[in-house]
Amino acid sequence: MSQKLLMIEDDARLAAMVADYLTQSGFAVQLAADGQHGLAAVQAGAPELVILDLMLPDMDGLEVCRRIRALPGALARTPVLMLTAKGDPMDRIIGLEIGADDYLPKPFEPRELLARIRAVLRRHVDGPAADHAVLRFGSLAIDQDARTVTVGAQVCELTSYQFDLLLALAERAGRVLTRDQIMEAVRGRELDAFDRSIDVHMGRIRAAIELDAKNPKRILTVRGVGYVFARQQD
Amino acid sequence: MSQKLLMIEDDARLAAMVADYLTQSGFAVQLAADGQHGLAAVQAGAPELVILDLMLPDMDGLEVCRRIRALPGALARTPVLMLTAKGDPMDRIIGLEIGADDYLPKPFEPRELLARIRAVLRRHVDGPAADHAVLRFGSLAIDQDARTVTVGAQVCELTSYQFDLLLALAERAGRVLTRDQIMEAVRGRELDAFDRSIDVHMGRIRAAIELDAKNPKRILTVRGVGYVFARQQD
DNA sequence: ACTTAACTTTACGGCCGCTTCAAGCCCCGG
DNA sequence: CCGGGGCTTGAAGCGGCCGTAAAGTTAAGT
Repeated sequence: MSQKLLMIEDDARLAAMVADYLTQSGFAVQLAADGQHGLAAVQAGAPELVILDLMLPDMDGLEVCRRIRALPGALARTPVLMLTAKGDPMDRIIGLEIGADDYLPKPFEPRELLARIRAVLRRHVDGPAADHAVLRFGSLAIDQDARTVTVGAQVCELTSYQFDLLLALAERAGRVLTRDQIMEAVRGRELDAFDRSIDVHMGRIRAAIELDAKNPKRILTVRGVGYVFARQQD
Repeated sequence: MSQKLLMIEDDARLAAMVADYLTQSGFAVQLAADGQHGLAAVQAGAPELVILDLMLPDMDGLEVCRRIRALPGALARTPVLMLTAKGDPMDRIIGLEIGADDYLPKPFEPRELLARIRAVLRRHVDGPAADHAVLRFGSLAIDQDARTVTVGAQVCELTSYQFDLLLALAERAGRVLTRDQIMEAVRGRELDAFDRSIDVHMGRIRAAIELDAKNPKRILTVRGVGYVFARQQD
């Protein structure tokens, strides 16, 4: 499972040395001598990470970085580690502006480059992989961390309270809950008789998450008892 | 895989607070109240890192550090993070000369201590690579090392505290955080009810990083709950 | 089919929470 | 000891959202 790296660097001697070192460290290294070939290689090879020299014969490293970010799909998020010239006090600022994930001033120790490559890769997999608690019911998804609800790609506009109500139902999907139970679950207190507020909220939630609010498929009414969140839907 | 830390600090109250914070951050923390017990604990426990107060009742922190470096075998290379008293410019030089891996002037934010502990540990395992760790969200970039934030090419003026608040949100992008959680993450202590200071700071941060502070796209308010840092932006 | 009970829908008033502004305070540097 | 920057606190303003009420609709029972 050696990971594929692409190094875009015009100094052939340096490139060879680094490539050799990284290969021995367990990476598969591909080389490109200028921006043109580099971009082509990114698209062709979909490397896990790009090591990009700021100074290139044909185009600026910043430009290459920008174009990588403009590539379609997941390629645009390819991590970029920029190699900058030495001694420029602007290095840090540059690092932020150019859209690189990290930057390393030349000259550098191969060992340090390796450490940073690993750090960037670690961040890259840890980031989106930080999965959160999502309840799914067909095309409906309830994200408990973001407190958002989506139907397909559509984000539903729900207030906090409405979200809590929906969550209370969805957590007990398939089970009929009385209004008192719902109120108890969400607010921890009782509901005085003939309080219609729950009903009103169900209407609002339906308007937000049901395709046809007149024929609800997700939040069902159980006359005389309460409401159920349908287990099967879509 | 929680890593073991040793804190040598005579101020029991401070030690308890910090230990609590670090424990919650996933470390196993051991305490020692003076140099004697500290050195003994290093030899007995072989901690991954030592947090060492410069001012100790029995012997100087520098002396403790020297003796750690004189221990046999791998113990001598135990990373040391020195806590120095307020604002003595000599502290840094002395601390680093004597063989500390990093130093932190009191008083400090728990968050900053945590960041430095991680940086030192990272350096220790990965070699001498300072990890720049740039968080990116569209055109917004947060450099954890330089502690600077940029939007496009524009550098945002943020105070240290504001930076920490933003970072706390950004690290958990897409997750709604209550004001208490935010305060806990940044300062390691609770927020008394009806404290509006977080709100005020959010306003300031928005003014700094949002294109239109009236219609925030990055720091979103979740009414009745707290704030979210938007995962997708630009 | 009529009656009645229960649910849905709409409209709106009022409250609560967020924002913003202003002033106070604390800490640090001169 | 004084000045300034920045965190905190308080108050005023505003908007969003909940709950109520009242009318409309559906379902069940006779």
